[in-house]
Amino acid sequence: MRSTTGQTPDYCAIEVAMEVLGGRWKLVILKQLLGGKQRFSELKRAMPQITARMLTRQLRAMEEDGLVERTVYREVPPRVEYTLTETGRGLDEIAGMLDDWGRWYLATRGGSLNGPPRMPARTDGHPVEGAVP
Amino acid sequence: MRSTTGQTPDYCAIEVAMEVLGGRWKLVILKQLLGGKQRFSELKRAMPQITARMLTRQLRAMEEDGLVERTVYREVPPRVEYTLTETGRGLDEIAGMLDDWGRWYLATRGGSLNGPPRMPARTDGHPVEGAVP
DNA sequence: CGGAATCCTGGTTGATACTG
DNA sequence: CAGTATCAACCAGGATTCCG
Repeated sequence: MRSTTGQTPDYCAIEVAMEVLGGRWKLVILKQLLGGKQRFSELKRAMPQITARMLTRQLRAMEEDGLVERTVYREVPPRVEYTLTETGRGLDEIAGMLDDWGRWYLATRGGSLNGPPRMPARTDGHPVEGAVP
Repeated sequence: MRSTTGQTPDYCAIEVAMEVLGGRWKLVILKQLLGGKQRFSELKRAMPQITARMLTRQLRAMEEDGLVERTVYREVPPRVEYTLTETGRGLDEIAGMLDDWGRWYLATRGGSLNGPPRMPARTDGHPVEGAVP
């Protein structure tokens, strides 16, 4: 296991942030929860792409990381609500900036990442620049 | 199949940002490059943990995503320099915030992520709240 | 020097079915 | 409703070796 935790002198705090916030869903869930307390099914409905399994796992991880709080109501139809903790809410600004940046990026770059619709010849797009000074 | 790319109406821009910036290295590399133009070996030396393969891959991905620019000098000992593009430099603030947050998070949470020192009973920590309205 | 090619692993994600 | 269990696929990431 990779430290990121330990006293290795070679990590940078961004790695820590990415370990807590990284992955495909964490920040999306967080953004959802910025809208206020929500229950499992609401979150699920808000993010159709995520599977129940992943949603559970991410929420658990975020809970362990102190980002969300989980409240279980023992009712006949079970109810579980999720809220952001102070720590979680503190990510408001960062989430917002990433969201803005993502939107801006999409707009600038024409809505296509480097995924499936990969531009053919681009690897050697700008081949050689200049000679040595 | 994961879109994030397509015209699915259900993604949020954060996903885009995470797809471009996510992973373990991208932002670390970016942060390194914020210090100015550097060549491959310099980057490698600055991040001893990364393998040459990963560094190459990440740099290529970032290049394709328009974050870094790659300049090849055809010298006898080959030289390749990497710089941030405008787009890349535009991430300065976000990288800084994530870095700050990571540092703060480490400090607050005692320098340990969710790894080893896991709180035992917390799943049902506050077991039952109230009844249904 | 700055990679590319190849092989490999295990952690993460997903689909599906079942349960309290 | 809010999960859990199980199986399977995928891919980030790494080790090693070779190349211009």
